[in-house]
Amino acid sequence: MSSTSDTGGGRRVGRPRATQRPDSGLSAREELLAAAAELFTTRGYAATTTRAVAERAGMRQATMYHYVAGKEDLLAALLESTVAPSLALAEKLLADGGRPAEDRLWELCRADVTLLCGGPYNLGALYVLPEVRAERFADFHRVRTALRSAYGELVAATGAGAALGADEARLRTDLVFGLIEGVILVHLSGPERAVGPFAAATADAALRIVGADREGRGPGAAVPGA
Amino acid sequence: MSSTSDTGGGRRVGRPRATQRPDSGLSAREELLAAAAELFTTRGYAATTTRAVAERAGMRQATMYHYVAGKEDLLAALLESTVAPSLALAEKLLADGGRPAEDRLWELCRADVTLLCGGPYNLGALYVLPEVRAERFADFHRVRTALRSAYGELVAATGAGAALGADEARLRTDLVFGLIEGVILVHLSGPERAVGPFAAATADAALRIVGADREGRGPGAAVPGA
DNA sequence: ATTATCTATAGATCTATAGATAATGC
DNA sequence: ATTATCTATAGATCTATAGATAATGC
Repeated sequence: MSSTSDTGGGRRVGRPRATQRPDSGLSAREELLAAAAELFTTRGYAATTTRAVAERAGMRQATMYHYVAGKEDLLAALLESTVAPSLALAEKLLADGGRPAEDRLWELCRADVTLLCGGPYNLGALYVLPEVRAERFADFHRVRTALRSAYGELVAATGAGAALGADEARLRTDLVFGLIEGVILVHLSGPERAVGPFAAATADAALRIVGADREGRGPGAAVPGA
Repeated sequence: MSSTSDTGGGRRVGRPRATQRPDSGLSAREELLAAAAELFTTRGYAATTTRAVAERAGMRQATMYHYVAGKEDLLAALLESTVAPSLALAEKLLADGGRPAEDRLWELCRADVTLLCGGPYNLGALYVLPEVRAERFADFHRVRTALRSAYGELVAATGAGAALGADEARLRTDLVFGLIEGVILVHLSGPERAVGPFAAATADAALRIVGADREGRGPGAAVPGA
């Protein structure tokens, strides 16, 4: 066990912190990430100072540099943590040729919406940050592009998708992808909605965009509430 | 004519600018807004300095304060310029009871996508800025909320919408609204696409989300390219 | 006289580093 | 000895204001 990452039972090595707090169970780096997630999404990335992040994580500003290289480091880690699980699921679903593409697409959509809206902060809003276009975040963009391709393959494997023609299929894939990430904005203005039914409804809507019919397929009702 | 806003034919009052440029035809305030639009969307709001905006508009940093109260002023003006024309159109369409709701909803969707993606900058991306939640931007939020209500009324007036039940209709309205604003993100990652067909395709997709069928109705083909 | 602009700058940050300090570990 | 943290701060901003300046207008 590395002493840096574990949260340690009793006494800890090193000078004690200036302001003690009850043990959160998170490592110092995790606390920094949680603090950054909250501050970046509520106050904005550029508007958040290293001091604000460190202080919220319970340490002094300079101490932060013991764990991360700087603000960009935190942002990159947060972005990848959002998109990586989606891609993992997408690849699992792509490999599972046994199930109808409609069902797999539906499941991917629902999982992504759950991920984007389910957490305590609206991390998806970070996607739009202009600073994210920088070369520094190329890794994140690669993963996101791969995720979009997975959507494209599932759409094409769909009955309706196969009938569409390449251009139209690409267009509908983009629209589905746009819908899924658009829930970020919906979620921004009404975060009180229950995530479960909302995610299912969004997945239904995605299939309607593709033109695929999935009456009663897969988990959950096709149109909950109707 | 106010001397501040017109671009003036010949000689202009006041000390000449340090660096002269060919007359753009825009007033000083408009040049500041254009500069802000570009810089806010490409580098980020908080990351853009007043100096950068002013310099890009062809004046020195301090001169900017002659025209605007500060950065927030610029952001508020940009946000309202994006959403105000949408609301104006929405109200016109709501009043026009003669046309089928499906057609009117389609037109509103297409117009909004055109507005969001048609300009030289991706102003829609500014919606997501955390700093926009501040009280300072309440006006913008009021207009945006009114726009969403207009979407809701059109959805409900639709044949499919009327059959849905209040909760489900509200949900689908939110999904449509999410799709429209989601194109901001789609546009971010592929700004090269032609806006016209894309806007029409998005409007088609919106009707599919609602459950409304509009084969061959209204302007343009229902499924361009198919 | 009026106007639009300029230069200069005070005051308030913010980041990242240097070096000191207070724990545990051996 | 090693580690995690602290305090202090140099250097680099950035915003908003004060006051000077160079045009036109009358």
